[in-house]
Amino acid sequence: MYINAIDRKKAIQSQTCITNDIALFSCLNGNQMKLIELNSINKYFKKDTYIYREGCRHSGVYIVLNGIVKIYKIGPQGKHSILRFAQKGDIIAYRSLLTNELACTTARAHSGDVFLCYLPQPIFMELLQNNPKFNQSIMRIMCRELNESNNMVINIAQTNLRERTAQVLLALKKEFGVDYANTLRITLTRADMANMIGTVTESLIRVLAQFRDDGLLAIDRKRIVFLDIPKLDQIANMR
Amino acid sequence: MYINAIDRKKAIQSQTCITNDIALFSCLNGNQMKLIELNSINKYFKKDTYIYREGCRHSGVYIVLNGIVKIYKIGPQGKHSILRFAQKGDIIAYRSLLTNELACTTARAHSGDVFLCYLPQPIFMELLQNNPKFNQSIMRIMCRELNESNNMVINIAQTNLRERTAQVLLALKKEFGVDYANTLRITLTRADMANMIGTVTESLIRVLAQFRDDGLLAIDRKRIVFLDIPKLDQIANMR
DNA sequence: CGCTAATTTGAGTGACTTCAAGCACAGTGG
DNA sequence: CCACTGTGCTTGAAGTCACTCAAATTAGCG
Repeated sequence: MYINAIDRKKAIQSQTCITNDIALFSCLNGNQMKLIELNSINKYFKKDTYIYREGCRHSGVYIVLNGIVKIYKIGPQGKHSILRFAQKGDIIAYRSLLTNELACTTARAHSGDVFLCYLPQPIFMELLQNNPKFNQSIMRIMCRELNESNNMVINIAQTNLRERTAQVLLALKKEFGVDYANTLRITLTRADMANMIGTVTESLIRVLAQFRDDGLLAIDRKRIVFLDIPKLDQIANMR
Repeated sequence: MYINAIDRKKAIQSQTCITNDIALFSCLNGNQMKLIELNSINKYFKKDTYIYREGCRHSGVYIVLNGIVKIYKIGPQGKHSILRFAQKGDIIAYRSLLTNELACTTARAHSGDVFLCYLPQPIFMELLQNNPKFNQSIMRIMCRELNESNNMVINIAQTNLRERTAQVLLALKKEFGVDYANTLRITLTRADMANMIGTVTESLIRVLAQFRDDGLLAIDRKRIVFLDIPKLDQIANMR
């Protein structure tokens, strides 16, 4: 496969192992830091490329250093359900590793310039077993994920499209923030957004148009600007 | 509150701490066994009584010794979504304990004669920190739960009622088994079953009636007999 | 090279269909 | 006798299909 100059540059950049400013690494001692320095591999992924696919076997975990990773499952008729977006500091692929199962999700670079730190299984296990703080952190991450997944279940089961749309907008705002003009910082296609809340593109578009007409949002293609957050909150949380 | 003779008897039975034949306890050493013997409390719950409610603060975890515990969340309009049924050997209430949050689910005795072993937080933490095998077991349990929750998301989001009904029947069969005559071992109201798959009682009843008419099930009130499992499998897994 | 032309991709709309929820009510058995 | 099961009917929310339009990407070509 051909690698051009820019990609090569990025690949070289990725060789520097950034273990500071990642919360998960803050509890490591000197030896453990060194262990990671020596045994981890930083990897670069172009936008939309696969990091791993459903059904493959993992030999380690990834920690997101930069960019946004989309994690989703593919349903019986090929429809995608987005489970979460992982960003800086998040760990991915740990579940199948711990249970020694095949990957049950697919991960893809959602943004450009995705840099991941790959930790081989033995290193990950070493940290898990010999660093109680690290162990605790992983447990807390799992708990949070479990909780979010449970909430997703009751949301899809019990709320209508309008509510879920308001919810996902606010959740994205909370997770990825807005700029000075209240514009959502993450860009998503309508299809992605629909796949986050268990609906189809057209239906989501209709609800967004409704929100626009009601003065809750301003929409210019992928730019989504929040105009009336209290009202969105109200739609998201009650009926 | 009045306690009759039978209940008292059951309460007394519950004083015996059964730490053997629970998989989670198999990795404990003598000291840890003793720690549990001295510090755990076995509790008895009558059918339909609350074990804990959404919003309360936990001070320990429970391990199911006998009976079936229903774990659910209550949605915005008071509708229940059943997340799982816990049975012998399963651990409940650990999530909120690990994250130090309020309970985000409600647990109730679904069957009669529910006996739980209550482990106070310090004991649980002690085991978690000082017994790697125990730690690993808990992690695996969390992974399994997370996986199941994720699957639930895509099921509710992407499959129709007919498929979900077939799926839940097979899942219940797998988890609770059938007797000599292929009758499902767990008894559920139609409302409970509906709440497992994000639908309402009437809709579920109609699908069950359809399965009955198609010769896949025999239904006599709460007795559900499997007649054509391959066909159910087919309905559950494809379209 | 640069500048259109052509193609692809995503956003958006309208018409139609359908699945399942909602409501009302009848039966039944523990 | 009341909670639970079951049925008929109606309605509506959301999915499906078919299409347009705009923007972005790629291809073609002087």
